[in-house]
Amino acid sequence: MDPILVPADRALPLLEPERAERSDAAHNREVLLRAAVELVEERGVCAVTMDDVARRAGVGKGTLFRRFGSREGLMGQLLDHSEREWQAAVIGGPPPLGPGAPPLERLLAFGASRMVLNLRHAELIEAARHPGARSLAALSFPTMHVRYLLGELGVEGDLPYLATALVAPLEIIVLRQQVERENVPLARIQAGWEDLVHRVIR
Amino acid sequence: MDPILVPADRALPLLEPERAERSDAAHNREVLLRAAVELVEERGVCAVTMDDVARRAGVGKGTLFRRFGSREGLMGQLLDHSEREWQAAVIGGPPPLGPGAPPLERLLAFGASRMVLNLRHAELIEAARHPGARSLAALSFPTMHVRYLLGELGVEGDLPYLATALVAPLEIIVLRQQVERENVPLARIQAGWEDLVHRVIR
DNA sequence: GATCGAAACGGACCATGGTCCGCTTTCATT
DNA sequence: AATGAAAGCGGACCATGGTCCGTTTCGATC
Repeated sequence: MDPILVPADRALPLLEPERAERSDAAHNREVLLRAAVELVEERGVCAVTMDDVARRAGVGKGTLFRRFGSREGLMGQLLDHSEREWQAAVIGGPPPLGPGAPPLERLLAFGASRMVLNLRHAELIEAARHPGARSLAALSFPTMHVRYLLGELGVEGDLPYLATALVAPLEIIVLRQQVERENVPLARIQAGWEDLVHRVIR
Repeated sequence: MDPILVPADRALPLLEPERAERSDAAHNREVLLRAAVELVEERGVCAVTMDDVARRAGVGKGTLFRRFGSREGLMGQLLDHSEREWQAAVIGGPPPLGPGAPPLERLLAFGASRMVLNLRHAELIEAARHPGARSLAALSFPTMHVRYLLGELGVEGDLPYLATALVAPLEIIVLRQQVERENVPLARIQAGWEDLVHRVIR
């Protein structure tokens, strides 16, 4: 707090108050996001180019890249919206996904829900696969949540690892292999995951 | 065999004897692969462009793409070499990875080995991630093998699913998150996986 | 409201993955 | 050896992600 103890030019960048966005920048971000959402809905992720988005939004390409860094960054932002909604449902929504149900029920609801979510956003998730991005929001949260529920269940062992191991089979890359290549019906995947949970928690 | 019973134009494409490669084509494939291996060793996967490979090999870019289809296809071929070696070690190498050791030991050796292999080839694997490719060689074989070992162990349940679930935490995408983002030491990941195995097989 | 530095803009430009198509090579047949 | 057609070749060309930098806009300060 004290400017003498923590002068602005010495503070860690991550801890700085992050100067507010300029109004034109904020406006363009909105316009660009809206354009991207529309285009993705119209033609699907794969058929949308960055030039398309910039043109539809009526801004220069440079602006688009300045705001989102890369195509992956943009897609990551699109994901983030539904991801946040889902997280909110997990943290504070109605049971059994949200709090109120016993931990095991919550855990099973979590798996089923995450599975469906990942399959629904498969294209977007793969388009957003960025080296370094979306790790906080997307890969970490599910693991943290499972870790928490395992704790509630009184499971013993390396909970962070067990959580990772339970979340791993829900990753799209694994789900796609099962659904598209091996034609495993969703119900069986779901049943398999529930069985896995029971074995892991003993 | 009999041309009257199986005339060439009626046989299923996949079952045809696959006319041998022309000599110039075979030569170029070799030259291209060698060039690719060299360049990847020299500078790493990310710093090698398709033009680089074609130039080093002394052939046109069109030829390169004709042979391997895409960058991902080329990288997939590079992977395939070490992948085959590893598969051979699993199928027929010395125990405990190969046959001869009791199933549980083999399974644990499999996990440790696969983990290290995936981490070593992380860059290549991600560069080869092709929609549809490498599914037979890379994602299927480990799962099949684990499924077989689970059978040997007398595990009950949906073995294909359990195998998938055990292989999933060994995928690079998961390993990278743990190693690079969360700084989990390899030994702990290995111990975690072993514990997971014990829980799954009961 | 005039001033001014920082932030943002935009589109020309670059790099690289991938395609196309006219020319060349191979090789089975004669 | 000559021949012909299928396979292969190569590099110009295209599409798209990403960068650069001169110009414009914002908004804090006076």
